[in-house]
Amino acid sequence: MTLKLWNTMANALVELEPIHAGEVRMYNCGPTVYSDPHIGNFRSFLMADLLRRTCDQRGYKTTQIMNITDVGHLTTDDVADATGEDKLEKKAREEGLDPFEIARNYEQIFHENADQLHVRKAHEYPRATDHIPEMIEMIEQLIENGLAYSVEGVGVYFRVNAFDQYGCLSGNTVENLDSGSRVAVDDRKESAHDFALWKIDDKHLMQWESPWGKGFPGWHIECSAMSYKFLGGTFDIHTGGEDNIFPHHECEIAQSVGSGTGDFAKVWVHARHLLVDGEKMSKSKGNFYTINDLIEKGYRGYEIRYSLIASHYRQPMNFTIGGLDGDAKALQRIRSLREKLEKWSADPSEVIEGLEVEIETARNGFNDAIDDDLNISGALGVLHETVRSLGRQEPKGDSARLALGFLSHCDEILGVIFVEETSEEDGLSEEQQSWVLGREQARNDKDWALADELRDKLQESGILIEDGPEGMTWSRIR
RNA sequence: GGCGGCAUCGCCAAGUGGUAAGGCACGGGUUUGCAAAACCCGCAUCCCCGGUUCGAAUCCGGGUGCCGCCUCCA
Repeated sequence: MTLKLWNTMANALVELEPIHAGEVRMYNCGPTVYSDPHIGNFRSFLMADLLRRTCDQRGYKTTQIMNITDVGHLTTDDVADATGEDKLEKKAREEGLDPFEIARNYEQIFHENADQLHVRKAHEYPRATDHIPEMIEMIEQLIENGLAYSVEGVGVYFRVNAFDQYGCLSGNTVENLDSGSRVAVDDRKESAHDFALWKIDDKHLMQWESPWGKGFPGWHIECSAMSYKFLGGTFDIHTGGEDNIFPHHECEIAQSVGSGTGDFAKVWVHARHLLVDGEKMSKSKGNFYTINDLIEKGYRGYEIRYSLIASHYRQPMNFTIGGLDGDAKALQRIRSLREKLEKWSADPSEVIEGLEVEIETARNGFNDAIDDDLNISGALGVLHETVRSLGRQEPKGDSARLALGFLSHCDEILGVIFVEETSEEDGLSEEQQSWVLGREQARNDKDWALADELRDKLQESGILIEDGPEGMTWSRIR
């Protein structure tokens, strides 16, 4: 039983063989904190979380680092167009706030959303702006190694033609890039493909001193500098969204390997982008969802989580609200069984023949699916089959505890069954409470007409009433 | 122009040579004061055309269609 992952670098499924036995060190490209994180962002972060949880469960000592990009990326080609404006800066101008304040604000929202989706905390969340000296140091080393050069008053560039491995991750070669290039050539650079390590621009709001003049770091250097600081020059896994493959990760490799710190990441795992309603998510199409949008619509964090992890991270998932509703329903069946099992576990034990074997088989099936490049869909298939079977068998006492153990094992990875909503559930209004009490009385009196009327009233007010063998329960309708 | 990926039931989605998991939806039941939930039953031969093989959704060749990346983007 070994975890296999699709390594973008090898373009093949590879077994995870940690550099240090029993220990996995992982770097995740994290959020850029200048807007509310959307479901696409979190699909990628959740993939990293699944990886983290899987490593934890397999007994590895896992070190997970996720960066916070609080230096904005340029919105337009920074080389061809010197008026290129930083995203944080743009936001700052629009919102009339200090860019650092904005970054901190969105960083906070990112953490809140991550908590709501029950994402396990990374061990560190280093901020780019806290590591300017480390970046400068690495740039100096690159210059010393002949892989970077400074242009007076403009900045420092990486000399792509001097780095043979450039293109090893994306498959892009410099020649191929030339053919379809959209890059405007800047003659201050030696080659059109050279990318910035340090930029000098007076108009930029975030500025730091450097040997090459006051300026700010290039887009890619933060990950090279921070991964080195926290994980060393060679580590096990690097993750990100598929769009990061080129240029971001390609450039990181050039910087890190080029600076001589080590071999950099062994396994590269990239999450495919998701579509919404079959189309690329965009604000203008009205199919753009932030996590907060969905929370406001009344979806629970664990429902959103389930829906975003239910399809394979390397498949172009198509997110729809209808799909989320269906997923929420499927998840609810699992959670209902959990509640029943907890109740049944207090009953006297009764032996169910074959249950132990069934659970063991299911557990192996679940593990095998996860091992197979985090095949959550396959794992969920096993889980759902078992849930139906357990619902039929209604195990009590020890048998119930055995079943709960299985659910709990699955949930170490899934994080959707035993977790509770982090936000407070609002109680019923006084009027609603009176209807509930009135309905209970009516049911006792067998006044079905009144009972049904009150149930309808509650439903209209957004409360769903369900009668069970042990009384009624209510839940909020979204 | 270059690089990469995908095509399985109405929708979502497993499956990587041995006779199509699972979920949602849908239809029929059990149960329930009614309903809901739960459980039971039913519900596809895998884009097209060739080939390899005793045997292919799975391998090979050729089509067709779709998508991502190629310096904003998870």
